[in-house]
Amino acid sequence: MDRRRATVRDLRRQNRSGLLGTLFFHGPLSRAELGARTGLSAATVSTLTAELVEDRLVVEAGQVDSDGGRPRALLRVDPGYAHVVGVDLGETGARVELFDLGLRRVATAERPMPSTRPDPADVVRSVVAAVRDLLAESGVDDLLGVGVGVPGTVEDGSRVHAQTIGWDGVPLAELLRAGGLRWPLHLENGAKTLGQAEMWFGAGAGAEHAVIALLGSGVGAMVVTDGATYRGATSSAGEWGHTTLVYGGRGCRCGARGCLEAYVGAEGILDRYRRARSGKPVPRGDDPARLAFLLDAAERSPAAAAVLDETVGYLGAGIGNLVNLFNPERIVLGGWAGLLLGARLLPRIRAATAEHALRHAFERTSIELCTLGPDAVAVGAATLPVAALLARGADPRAHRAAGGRGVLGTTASPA
Amino acid sequence: MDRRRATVRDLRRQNRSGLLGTLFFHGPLSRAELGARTGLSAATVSTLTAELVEDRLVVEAGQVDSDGGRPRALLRVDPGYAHVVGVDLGETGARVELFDLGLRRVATAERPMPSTRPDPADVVRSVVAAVRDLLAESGVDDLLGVGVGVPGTVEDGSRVHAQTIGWDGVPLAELLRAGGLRWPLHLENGAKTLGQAEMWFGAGAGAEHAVIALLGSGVGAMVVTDGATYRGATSSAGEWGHTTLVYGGRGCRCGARGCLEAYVGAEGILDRYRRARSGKPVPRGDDPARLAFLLDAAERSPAAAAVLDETVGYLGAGIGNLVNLFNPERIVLGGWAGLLLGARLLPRIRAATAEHALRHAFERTSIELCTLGPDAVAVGAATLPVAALLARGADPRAHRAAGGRGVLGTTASPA
DNA sequence: GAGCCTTAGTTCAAGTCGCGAACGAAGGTA
DNA sequence: TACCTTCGTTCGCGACTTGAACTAAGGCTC
Repeated sequence: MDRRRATVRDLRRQNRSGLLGTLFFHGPLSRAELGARTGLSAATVSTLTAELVEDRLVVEAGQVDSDGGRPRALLRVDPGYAHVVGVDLGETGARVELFDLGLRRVATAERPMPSTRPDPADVVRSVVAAVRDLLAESGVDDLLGVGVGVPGTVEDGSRVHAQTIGWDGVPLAELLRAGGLRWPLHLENGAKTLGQAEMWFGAGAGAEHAVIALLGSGVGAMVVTDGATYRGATSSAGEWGHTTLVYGGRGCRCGARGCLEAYVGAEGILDRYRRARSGKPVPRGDDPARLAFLLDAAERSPAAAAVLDETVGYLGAGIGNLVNLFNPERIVLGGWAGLLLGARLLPRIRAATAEHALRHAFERTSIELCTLGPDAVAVGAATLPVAALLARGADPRAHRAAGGRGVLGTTASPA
Repeated sequence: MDRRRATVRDLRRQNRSGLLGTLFFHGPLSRAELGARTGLSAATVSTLTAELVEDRLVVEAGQVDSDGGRPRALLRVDPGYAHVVGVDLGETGARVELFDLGLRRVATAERPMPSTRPDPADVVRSVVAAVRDLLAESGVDDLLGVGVGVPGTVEDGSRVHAQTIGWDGVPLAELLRAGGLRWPLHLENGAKTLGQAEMWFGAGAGAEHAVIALLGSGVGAMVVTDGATYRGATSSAGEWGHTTLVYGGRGCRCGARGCLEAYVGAEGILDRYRRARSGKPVPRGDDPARLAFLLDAAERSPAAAAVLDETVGYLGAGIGNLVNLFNPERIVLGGWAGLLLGARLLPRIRAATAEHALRHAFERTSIELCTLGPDAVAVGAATLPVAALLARGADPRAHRAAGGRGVLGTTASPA
């Protein structure tokens, strides 16, 4: 099979999709503004919007005076048209959230993981029950779809490989469906859904080429090219954390040596700090608390300052690699560790990147921090069913055709 | 501007483009086979091919018996429909080649560079004269377009930055046009055009996600995602050679430390060999000869073997980074140094890559050698006007609309 | 306040397009 | 010679976008 054929109806769907998308991301807009933005003629905008209004996807939203002519009638996507659920399946617990179509949070539920290596069946039961609770509590009885961010990679949109919780090839989509989730399911790596959220509503908004670089215990990246998430041949692209940065260097939990993650992942940073203190443990609490301690200590402790200096250098080189390879217009640093570091060190990280990236590309790249915080995995997951709706132009006939399989690889950013 | 609108005529062009593309890459084919491959109905294939035949782009190419039915009439793109010129603007000389539409070489001319830091005006004069000579000698009087591979980066499809020959922002496209090249011009980095040639006719053929990794004096990569060349925000993506592999390591000509190029670029390898021989110069000739000497010496000299061992390790780590970040289905190793190394060391390079890449992605990636040799830059450059023709579906009306500007970012591989 | 201007949005005829069905073409086979 | 199989073409149909004409709804001027 070479190419998709294009029929005259695909045209309609494509234009409907474009219209709906601009309305979603830039609305409210008048019909005239819609025409200007999409390039469609006034006639087409008129018939298409009439159709969307009849389908209850779009509603009128007030009027705006024009300079001495007929006032503009504003249109916007009706947030109440449908609801979506986003699930953040993390290593310590599941967060299940209900959103309206505008991705405003309606209700939230949290469920702890039954163990550190949980039985998929238990997790599925817990998540399905949480979804039911949310729907009952909010009086919502139908969903557009359910997006799930998982702590690992997703194969064929269905099977989950997540080393840290001991899942290897768990057919999560089927299990959730069998458990009673009868709506379209969209599975995706949690870091990628977090990145998706940043692309839609955070620091990545408007960028066509961006890399969301996430630092937590692990290190990963989500690459957006031409406005679409870059997945590679088997959806495992963006494993930035396990690129070699220090050939022959520190051992990494992946088995290799010198991975970026071993240096700028939270555990790597704290371990280097521990060694700098000659083995004395880093005091107090969990990893985030310890990293914060390190950042504070740097003001008075040369050892701590040196560890941070090194970290900035490593991170600059790692980000420089992203700049050189992907030539993005924007790099967005996030993850809980990334945000802690970035809050204090961003200017120095930028300077370190400049030392390692090629001048031309670096000068055209901005480096910023995530704006949504680490809890955005669930929103990001919830964007997936919405993205699918926008991509198919909310054509009711295309709904069944998609058959519950997610439409991936589309609309990573409001273009 | 959000999206391009789609009119009913774009439909036609799109389908025409698809048909022409499958015919170009997979022809000759019968109309029935075309329908099966493109998904178009027999009726549409019939009218579209009739149009293409009338436009003289497509010709009949014999018949094939079918099992007791009407024989298939085969169609193929007419190689004589148009000609294209590919220019390989290298550091030591320019190679100008004339091709037919099937990219069979018709004539060749070579011109040495006037100096190591040539005046753009001289180069332009020389290239334009060579093009005229080729046309006169072959009796060709019109061209579909001219593709130029340059030893540097291209900004906005027009300005060339090439450090090694001292060009910084040379408006090459305008100069060539002013010099008398009145056909559509397509400028592109030479490594990328070489990669393009491999994607169309070499080891990359058929791959949707691939990385062409090129080792010469310098080191670069061309990334193909979803069948299209990945350029990034400002067309400088793929600078693999200047990613940091050995943090704080050897100095690189780019000014940074520890770049991959400083270790696996030919100069880097030879310099390491020289040091291993305690400063004794590596004997005989130019760099390719020296590298070949090193490869031979490895069979008896432990010092040479050690240098190669290290090289394999560094290269494995570098390729592993490509695997982890891009998750390609295929990595194609080329460039003169890459081919020399690969010819003897490919199995070991694969093994070294396995040590650094994540298992999942590595197992789904094949690592192969370029099959076209280092002279394919000119063919690759010549693919650019052809790709533009295929992309616009050879619609005569779209010809003027493109206005001589190349249609880039399309059709990197026969999908 | 009547008439006119400006801007927003709708309706309609016209021109395209792809597709399914019917049909013609071209060979083999009984 | 009649029939079958496969390939390719023709034609009517429904669907699509668009420009132009037209209606809607306000401000402005005299």
